[in-house]
Amino acid sequence: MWQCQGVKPPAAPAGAVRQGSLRELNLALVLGRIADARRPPSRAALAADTGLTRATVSAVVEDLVAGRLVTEADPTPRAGAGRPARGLMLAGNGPAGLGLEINVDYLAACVVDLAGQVRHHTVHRSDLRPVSPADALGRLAELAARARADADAQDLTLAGAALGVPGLVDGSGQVRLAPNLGWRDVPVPDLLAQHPPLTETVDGVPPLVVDNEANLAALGELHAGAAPGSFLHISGEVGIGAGIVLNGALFRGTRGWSGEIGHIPVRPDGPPCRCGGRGCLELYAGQEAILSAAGLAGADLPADRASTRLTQLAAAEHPAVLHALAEAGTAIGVTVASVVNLLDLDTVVLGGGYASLTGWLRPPVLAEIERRVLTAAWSPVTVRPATLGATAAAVGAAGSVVRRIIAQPGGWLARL
Amino acid sequence: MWQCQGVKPPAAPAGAVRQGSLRELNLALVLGRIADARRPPSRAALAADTGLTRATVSAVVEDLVAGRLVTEADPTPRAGAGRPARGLMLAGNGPAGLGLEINVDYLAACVVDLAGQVRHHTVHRSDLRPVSPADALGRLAELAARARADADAQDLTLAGAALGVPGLVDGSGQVRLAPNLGWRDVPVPDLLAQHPPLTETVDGVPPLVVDNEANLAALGELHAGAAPGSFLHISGEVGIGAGIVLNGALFRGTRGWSGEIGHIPVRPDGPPCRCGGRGCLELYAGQEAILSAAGLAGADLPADRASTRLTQLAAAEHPAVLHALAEAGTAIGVTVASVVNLLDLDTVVLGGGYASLTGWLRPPVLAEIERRVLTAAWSPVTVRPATLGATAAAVGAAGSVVRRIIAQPGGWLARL
DNA sequence: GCTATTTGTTCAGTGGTTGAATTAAATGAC
DNA sequence: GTCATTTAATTCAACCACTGAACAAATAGC
Repeated sequence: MWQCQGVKPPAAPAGAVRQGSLRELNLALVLGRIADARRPPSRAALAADTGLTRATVSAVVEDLVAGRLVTEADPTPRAGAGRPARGLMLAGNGPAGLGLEINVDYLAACVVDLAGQVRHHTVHRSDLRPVSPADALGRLAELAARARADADAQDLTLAGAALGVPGLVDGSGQVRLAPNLGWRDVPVPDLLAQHPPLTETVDGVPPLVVDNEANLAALGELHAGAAPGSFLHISGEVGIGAGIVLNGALFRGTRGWSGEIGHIPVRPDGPPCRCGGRGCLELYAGQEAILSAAGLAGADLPADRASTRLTQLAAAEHPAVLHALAEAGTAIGVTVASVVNLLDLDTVVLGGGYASLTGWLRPPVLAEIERRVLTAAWSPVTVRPATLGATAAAVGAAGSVVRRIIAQPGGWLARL
Repeated sequence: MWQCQGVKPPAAPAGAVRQGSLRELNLALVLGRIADARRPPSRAALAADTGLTRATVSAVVEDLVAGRLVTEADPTPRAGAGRPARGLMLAGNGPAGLGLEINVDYLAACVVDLAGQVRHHTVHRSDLRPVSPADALGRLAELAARARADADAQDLTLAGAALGVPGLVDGSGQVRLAPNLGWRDVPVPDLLAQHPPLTETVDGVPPLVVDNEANLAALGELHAGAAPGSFLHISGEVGIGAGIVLNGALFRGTRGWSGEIGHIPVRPDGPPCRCGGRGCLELYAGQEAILSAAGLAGADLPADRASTRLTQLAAAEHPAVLHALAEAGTAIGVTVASVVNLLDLDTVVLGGGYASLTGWLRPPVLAEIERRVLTAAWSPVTVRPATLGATAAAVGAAGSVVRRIIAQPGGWLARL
């Protein structure tokens, strides 16, 4: 049976620091440096970088190599005198992560290895709104099985999986509300229980983690792009969600429901929203709102085609579309200004359907930021498109699995 | 010379984990448990709590006692069989923190000991707007000297100081902008350089840290009140600031300028604000705005008297005041709804001048939250007044010094 | 007074890091 | 071609801090 869990506890580093913890912490430290380095570092470089002794680094690396997390690069053609360094890099054939995504009109599965390479990627397009949750998850399990077979064929060991859904997920992996999918209180763990298990738990984390797709997309951007330690990632899908990355970690909020940016009030006295509020951002910059303002309301485009169509029309300078995007950008800008005033972030990433529209959305967003952010003069804010494609959540989900192994290699190594 | 620093680097735990780090981490772990415990725990209880061995706990506690951070409580009159436990508590005569505050119409200094007790507190009232920064800091230095003498007399060792100012502080301790004080680019470190030094650095942190008053007030609330790990603290002074505490730590933002909640747009098309934006929160819930709406605009009250007067009038059910507070509460509620949608916080603390007005502000704030927060149904938000008084920033500043020693006792112990 | 019970300390043992010495492997000068 | 130089990586005794178990201390109950 699959075991599931939505939000892993923050896991404060303040547990008991036992004797073995020392090695565990240094494993994580060295592995992290190897992962973040631009080119394969030598043991000596790692020692100088971390402050550890060369002897300790050697011992730690030996463990990592034995655990198939790190491999030595080819004999390096380095210049200068002295014994040539043997570069260390993340292993391409060790553990890998399985990323899954359910969205309004597609299912996706992908496999990402330790080095962050996407080794498998499948997208299955179909409108899932009329499909029951159980059937939808059944189809997803088929994609997962195919991905797993492909991973096995490539000598990869799946170490866990993460599933992104466009809605609110509680601590037990249950989907409390996914408005655009029409789901409410769907027990994803139970529904997946009948399908074969993915793998055993690693380091106490269950094999499948369910999370909000905006969170996972932000995580994907964190370690795919050259994103800094703190940024806001806005996913413009049918709804609008956001993932908040602070100091290199996703901030999930008290109950895991952070980032509901779509229902931040832009005009408190504006038209009513189905959420019960008034003048929410989604009413001005959601997909329906933009299509409607552009005069494309009845076109009945699939959700993922809508942004493509808008991009084409905007590139052709379609007046109504340009106007609609300017309006949407202004609304996004007002919201982003609030966020930047509150959190002092220096980077905003436009993802999902917004990514390809960045050229038209950025000017009004920046204009609102400059007008409304007190510190804008000293602290310029960068607005840029997401580097991952449409299925960023799936890639981010898979990445979150391998990222956890890199951050806590102890669990994976103990499994051997 | 005083050395200053505005924002301490996040200090990611991911440094080199050397051999001695182990002891350092366990010192912090044990000391933290002693600080958080309701009643003085025994060594055995600490061992059971932390997972360390009794032997290790004994050794760690020996270091802490030798460093005057912990003392043994009186022979405990405990019930039940067995050797009676010797309770451990934070030392009252060890290191202490000096907290300073400059605000629009007062200066404050206080001394807080390890246990969080306020051992000295002085407030000097006078309008500082017409006073030059150099003179203001000179007066503050006098207060600090008096506080220091009092600390010496009580056998306390000042281990550092923090200064709260109502404005933006950069990484070097310079005040970039304090609009309500009329300061701009004031080099606080240089201006204090002529005054005698406070004490030597502890653990690499300079003896004086300059920070935003809203940040320090939030920190004070964090370890004074029964506040949970994550909350938003709103300081209603002449301006409106906020401190954001996430998972038990203050979140400062990329450049240390988080929490500028006063200029979050409430009505994007509203009246112009002097910040350059339109419809900022301060225009609806700032002190001037409330007084003006209440018909008290010309009363020319000192800033700290204004909230007292408003509270009296509200208690007397003065119609215009009640209306003004309802309007302000609604504006605050709209803003808080944005914050909760974004960060999923479950607690909002009303501080500064808002604290005594909580009774009238809370209903409209809660109403807006319930209307506009998507997850409000499953995730109730608590709105409560701050427990610290008007000079919360000074107390919070002093508390931040001792709190750092508790979190990182290694530096203090190494100093001996 | 004796036993049960819980607290706190002592001490040999061990895991993991340290620092210096040693070996390994390549460059470059003569 | 040989050898000094240089940098990389390993080996090894020493050491630091935690572990686990045995032991001493202090009290309640019988």
